[in-house]
Amino acid sequence: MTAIQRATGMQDVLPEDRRYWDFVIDKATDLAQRYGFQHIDVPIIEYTPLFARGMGTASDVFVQKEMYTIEEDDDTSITLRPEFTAGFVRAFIENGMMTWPQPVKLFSIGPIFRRERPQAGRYRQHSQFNAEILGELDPAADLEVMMLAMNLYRELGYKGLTFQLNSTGCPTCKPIYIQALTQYLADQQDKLAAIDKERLSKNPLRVLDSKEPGMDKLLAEAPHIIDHLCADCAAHLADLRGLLEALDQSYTINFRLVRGIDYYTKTVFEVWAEGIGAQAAVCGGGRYDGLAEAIGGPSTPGVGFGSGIERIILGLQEQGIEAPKTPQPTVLVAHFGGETKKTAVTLTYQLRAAGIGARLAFARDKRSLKSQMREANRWGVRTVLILGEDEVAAGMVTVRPLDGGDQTQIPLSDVVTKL
RNA sequence: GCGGGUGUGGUGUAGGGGUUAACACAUCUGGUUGUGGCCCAGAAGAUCGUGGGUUCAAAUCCCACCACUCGCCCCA
Repeated sequence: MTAIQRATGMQDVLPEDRRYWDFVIDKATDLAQRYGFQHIDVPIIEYTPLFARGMGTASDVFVQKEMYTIEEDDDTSITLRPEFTAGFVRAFIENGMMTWPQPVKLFSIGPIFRRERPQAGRYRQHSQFNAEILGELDPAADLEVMMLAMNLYRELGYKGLTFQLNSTGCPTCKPIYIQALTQYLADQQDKLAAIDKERLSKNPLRVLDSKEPGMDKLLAEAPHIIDHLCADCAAHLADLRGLLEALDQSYTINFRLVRGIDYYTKTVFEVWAEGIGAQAAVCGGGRYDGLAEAIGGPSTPGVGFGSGIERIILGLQEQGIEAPKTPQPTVLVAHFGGETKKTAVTLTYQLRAAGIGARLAFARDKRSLKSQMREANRWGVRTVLILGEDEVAAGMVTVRPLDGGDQTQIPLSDVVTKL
């Protein structure tokens, strides 16, 4: 653990990868705005209780263990955000967004922090694209966030995309389902692995995403929540499915996709893509009609999704999708030190001011033209502008194309317009 | 928290008890006057992850730790 080493789970984004970030962020921003979502930024730090919420369930306790929490001298506790949604909802309440035209559609892009063991595409600091619709119960809102997610990956060039869809019910019907599931699993207890027995006692819904062998068959015959939804939740799902079908958007009902905490309601979805290590999901989202109340605000329905930028990029690279190249200066200004350096510096800034990308050859004293030409080649510029004593004396500049064209001399004053 | 894999110049690798730790790429300089790529020559760059142990001798064998990585747990 030396001072000159990245902290665990942190990443440097080097220039050659950074272009993928611009590609993804630009696309996400463009698309979200096309859908009528407004860009917002919320703080990276919030008071801990905003994220701590309900407490009590097994996953909540775990959640707290994986948060970066700082206890301050004045007894307040703050936490690096482990997700976006809570901050959005807090901002909605605190800024009186209930008085804005409803619903409020927001998106943001930025880092979140989770103190977990890193794996492929999962880092302790990672960035998310998050989009949420607050204040709307219409399943068309669910559709909207789903399609925003799906079309993001499509427009980025992803292949092999599928929707995984389910409903997690609501406080009316979910407990009844959990009871039915628990009953079924308890009856089959001798067939469960140790880890699943533990899940059964702590958080039965989690048994549904068990990876233990034999569970596919066992769970296929288990009660499915879709058969236990109350009338309201069933109608919501039916409506959403009808809208997806109207768009000719295929989806797979995945009865193993659920959420264990009460404020998650109705729609749950993921987008899966081929590749990317153990996790197929490139995004997860759903409805949380109980969250605003859970953090002490007025009841406000919400639906949204989050998608990790690093994982999107990993997927792009695995699928062989190229991000656009970063623009590079097309000109290098070479000189021989002394007065020629002054002229070169002046010219370089004139070019830049005129919108032409230009590099200045650096040299404390004089430097061989060969070396400067090599540098030009290495950077891949198209043209070298040479300012030697002769040129400066004559008020000219030598224009040396690197692509095989003829070398010419033009007046210094014409360079900006002739390039 | 648990399990597998891996740690040798900036990067990728070779070397698996013996004296100057090798190679490729990258970097820098030069190949006569002010002209790139290819080529040639040279230079710089490594406490062989860290600490301990075995041995006359450890990059190499043993132990521990650390880091990275893949997966599990969990996934808000």
